[in-house]
Amino acid sequence: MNNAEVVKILQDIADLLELKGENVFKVRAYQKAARSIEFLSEDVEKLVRENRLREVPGIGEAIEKKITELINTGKLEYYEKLKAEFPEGIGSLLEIPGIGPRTALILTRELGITSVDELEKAIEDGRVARLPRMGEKTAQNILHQLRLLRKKKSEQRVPLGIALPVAESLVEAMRDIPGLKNLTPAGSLRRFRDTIGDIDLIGTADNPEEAIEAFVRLPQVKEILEKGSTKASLIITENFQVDLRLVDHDSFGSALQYATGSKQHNIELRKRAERMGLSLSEYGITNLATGQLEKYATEEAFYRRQGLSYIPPEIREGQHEIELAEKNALPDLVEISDIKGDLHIHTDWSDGRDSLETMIKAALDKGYQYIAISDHSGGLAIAHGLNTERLQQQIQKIREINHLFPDIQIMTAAEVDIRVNGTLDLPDEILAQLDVVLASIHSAMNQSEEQMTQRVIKAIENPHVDIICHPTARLLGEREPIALNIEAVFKAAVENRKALEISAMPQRLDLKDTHIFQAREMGVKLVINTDAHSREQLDCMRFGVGIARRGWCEPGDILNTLPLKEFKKFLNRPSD
DNA sequence: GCCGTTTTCGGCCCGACTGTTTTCAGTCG
Repeated sequence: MNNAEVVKILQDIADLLELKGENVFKVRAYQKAARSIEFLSEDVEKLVRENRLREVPGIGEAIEKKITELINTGKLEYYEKLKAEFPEGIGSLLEIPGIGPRTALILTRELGITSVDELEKAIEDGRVARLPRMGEKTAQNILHQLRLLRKKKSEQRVPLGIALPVAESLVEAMRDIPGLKNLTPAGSLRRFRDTIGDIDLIGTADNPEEAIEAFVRLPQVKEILEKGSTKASLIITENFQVDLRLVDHDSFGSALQYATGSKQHNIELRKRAERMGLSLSEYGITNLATGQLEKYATEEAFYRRQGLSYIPPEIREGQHEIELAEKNALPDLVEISDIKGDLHIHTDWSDGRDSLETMIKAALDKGYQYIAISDHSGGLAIAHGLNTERLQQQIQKIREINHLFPDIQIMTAAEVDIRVNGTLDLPDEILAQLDVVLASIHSAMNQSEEQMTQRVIKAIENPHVDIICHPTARLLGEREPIALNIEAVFKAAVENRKALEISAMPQRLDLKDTHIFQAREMGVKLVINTDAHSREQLDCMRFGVGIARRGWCEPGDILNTLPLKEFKKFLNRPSD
C-alpha cells in the first residue's frame, strides 16, 4: 500500500466522521494526518517497519495504530465499519461545492439521496427546495454546481505551467482599474504547486467595492459565483475559477500571507501567534492584550513581528519551516538567477521546432554560460531521432559553430532512449564523443516496479550516462508515473555519481517536489532542465526552479548553477 | 484525535459571503 492510498483512506475517514457529526477537531485530526502523509518524502510502509510513524506531525497513538493495521493487513476494520454506516455514494455529494456534511446528511436522511444523479432529480422536482433552511435559490445553486462539476470532472486540477500564465494575463488586464494596486497571484500558484485548483488573486484598493465591480465586468468573466464588498469569485473564459480578495493598502503584507497559505502553514502560524498573545488575520496582527490592530504592508514585516525570518512561499506547507524560521535557519533556496545553463534542448534536427542557431541565440538572451543540444536518439522514430550518422554530423556542426558564439559554450549531447532491457539505443563509441549524455524512458511504461527499477539503474550504471531525464515519466493529468522504487534509483544515482533531472516542462515537473526533497536529503545531484522544443519553452525554467524550491533545494544541490568549468568537472570528461 | 515555554485535560485559526432567517447556520478558503 502506497502513501497516496493511505492518504485517501484517512481523508475518507475524515469525511465520514464529518457526516456522522463527530467532533470537528477529531475530523481535523484525520485531515491533518492525511496532509502530513501527502507531503512525506518517505514511504509510510518504511516508517511503519522502523516504528517511526509517531515522528510525523499530526499522527498520535490512535492514527498510528490504524495506519499500522492498514499497512500490515491491507485493511482497516474501523474504516470498513464506518463506511457501512452510510449508503455508498454519499461521498460523491460532498464533492459538490456548496454541499458540506450538514447538507449531505439532510439530503440522505430526508430524501434518501445517495448519488449525484438522484440529487439532480430531487432538485428538478422541487423536493430539495422544500427542505428546512433550503429554498429555491439554494437548490438551483446546487444544481448549477453539480452540472459544472460534471463538465470539468476530467480537467479538475490544471498544471501550474498552464494556470500561471492565465493568472498573469488576468493581472495585466486589471492594471488599469483605478485605485487597484499590488495585485498578485497567491494561493497554490504562488507556492508553485505542480497543479492548481483555482486562481487566487490578492490586491489592495482605495475603494475595494468599486474595484470589485470593475473586476467582474472584465470581458474574460464568464460567470459570477459570488460578489461582496471585499471579495468576489468567478469563472473566466478559460474555465478557471478565480477568487479575488481586496484589503487596504497598508494591510497588503498580512493579506498576501493569508491568501498564499498553505492552510496548514497558516494554522500553525496562528496557533503559535496566539501563544505569543497575538491574533493573525488578513488585516494584520491584533495584540490580544490591548485589542490594538497592527497593520503590515509587507510579508517580511509580518513575519518579523512574530519573531520569524521570511519564509519563502514555496515551503509554506506546515512542515518544519516555522521552527527553522524561528532559529533563522531556513535554507537559502535556489533562484532562477542562479541557473547558468540548460542541458536539455531539442532542435529541428529531431522533434524541436526551431533551428540550432535559434535555440543558441535564445539561450544567450537568457544569459546562460552553457547549453547542451540534446536531440532524441533513433529509437524514437516518431520524434525523428538521430541515428549514429546524423548525430555525428550534428556533433561536427556544433564544433564548427561554437566559436561563432564566444559568450556561451555549446555542448554536444543526446537524449538517448533507455531500451526495455536497460541498454541504450546508441552505441558506446558515439556516446563517448558527446559532452553530455542524457537517458530517458519513452517506451514500455507498464513494466513492473522491479523490471522498471532495474532498467533505470542499469542506465545509471552505464559509464557514459550523465543525467536521467524526467525519471518517473509522468504527464500531469494524462499519464501516471511509471512504477519505480524511487529510493533504489536515488541510491544508485549517488553511488554512480549521476544526476537526476528536474524537468521544468509544465506537463512533467518530474521529479516532483517530495521526490526532490528526498533525493536532496540522500545527496543526489540534481539538474533543472526545460526539455525545450521551441525557443519560448526555455522560459519554463522558472517552473523547474519553483519545484526545486519546494524540495528545499539550495544552489549547491543543483548542478547547473555551477559555472562551466565546475560543471564540466562533474561530467568527468577530459576538459578542453 | 492530537498536543503541551501556563496544560496529561481542555483546548483546538479566522473571517467573508450566501440564503434563509429576522439573528444565524452552513460552507469555503
